[in-house]
Amino acid sequence: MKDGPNIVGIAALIGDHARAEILTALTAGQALTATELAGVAGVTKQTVSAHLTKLLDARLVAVESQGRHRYFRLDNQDVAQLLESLMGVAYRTGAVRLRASPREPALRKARVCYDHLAGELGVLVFDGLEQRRFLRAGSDGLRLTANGQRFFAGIGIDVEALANRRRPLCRACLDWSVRRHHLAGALGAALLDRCFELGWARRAKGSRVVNFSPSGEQALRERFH
Amino acid sequence: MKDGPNIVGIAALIGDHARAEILTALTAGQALTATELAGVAGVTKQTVSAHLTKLLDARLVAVESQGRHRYFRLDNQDVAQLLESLMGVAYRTGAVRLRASPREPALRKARVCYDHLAGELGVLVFDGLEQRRFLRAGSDGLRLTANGQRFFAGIGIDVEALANRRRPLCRACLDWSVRRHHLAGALGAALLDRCFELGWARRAKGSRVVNFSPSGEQALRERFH
DNA sequence: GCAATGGTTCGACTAAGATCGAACCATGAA
DNA sequence: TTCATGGTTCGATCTTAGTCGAACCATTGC
Repeated sequence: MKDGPNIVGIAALIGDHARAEILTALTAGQALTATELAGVAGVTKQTVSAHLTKLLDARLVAVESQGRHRYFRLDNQDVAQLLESLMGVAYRTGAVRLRASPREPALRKARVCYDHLAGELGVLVFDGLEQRRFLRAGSDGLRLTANGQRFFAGIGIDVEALANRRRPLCRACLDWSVRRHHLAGALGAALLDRCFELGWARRAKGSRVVNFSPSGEQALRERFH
Repeated sequence: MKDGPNIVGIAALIGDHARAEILTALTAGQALTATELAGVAGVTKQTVSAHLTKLLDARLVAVESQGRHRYFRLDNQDVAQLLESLMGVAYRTGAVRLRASPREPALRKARVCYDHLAGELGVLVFDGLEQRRFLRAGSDGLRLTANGQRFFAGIGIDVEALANRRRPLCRACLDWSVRRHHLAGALGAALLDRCFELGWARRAKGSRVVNFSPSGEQALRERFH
């Protein structure tokens, strides 16, 4: 018994209303200040401050100071993926919110997951890449084929530049709403950025929702389907 | 704010010492009785009973009654995968147990994850299958190629029989210790069973550890590497 | 029938920790 | 310097829930 990593601490951290709100808010990918987080969590700033030190100690979130502001964000992709896992189980076991948000359908269609695209459109992208054989399962995750690299160059993404970073280029992230994979990693992040740059989509303020314009959605579907 | 599934309840359930012990114990795949679980959790049976009703309500565990015994197990693969995710984050952030178990190396080498093989050897199997192109990334997870099917027939696994079940045949499960994928799903379960049948390995009593005999390990390596 | 064993229910105790008021520190602007 | 704002620290309060003792129910075996 008592083998393996100790999961209690981390689960207990997530298992508090205020902290869970904080973490889900940060899943949208934008770094937020303590007072903003106090707003979304519905507690005072003293309380949120205490929570944030705990989350920092556990390395679930990271912080960057700018002047008198401190911007908090999720520490890394693993944390985001863990939260998505939790949402998956919560969703499946019917632990939906009592007051189901009217935003729910939009959220399931397209949302930000840390820094990449999730939801039905995110899964559509991933499926498209697989069907055209642009992704290969490599020994440590996913690899982009040469054809895939050309494809991304075609929509203005320089894969070479991304590949040199420390961060893995491609990664599969399990989508809680659709229960399928979507594209994460540096490439996933770059793609979402590009969607914004091209005017295909805009992010809804203060939410994870990504709003695609009709023409933007069509453009995405055409390329990836 | 307050979008998406409500993760607090589930995280809070896992974020308790006794319940976390219960769940990790069940990750070994064997169904256990309430009194056995009281033992591993280090609490009395009244307490464990209260915990189990909560876990049942949340559908994290399931139960089967046999006479006056009630056998508890994880409700499904998703829960096991969530726990592995948690272990991954816990492991990475250094939340190892204070008294690191002497079993830890064995655990990292080969262990049971719900009902399939995890750890270094589990990852080795997955890598081997990928390198020989026996697995293809399909639109909803992994697909076994015809060659792959023949390969598994060669070690005595009837893939046809497995494929007819409701459960997905192949699935990739992220390994907390190696941070790579290993094979889950019906095929993963069948493979682990077959390892036991062939005498390649035996499960350590009361632990997730899988002990491969030297010849068994060699046999596995030969076929999958 | 009567023990013995596996599990549950109830009630009471206790400890952990989430919360806030108030005071305090730090940065930036006027 | 002075004020306003972002954030932290401290102390006190209060609720939640994990825990066990004791009693109870259910099944098996003798």
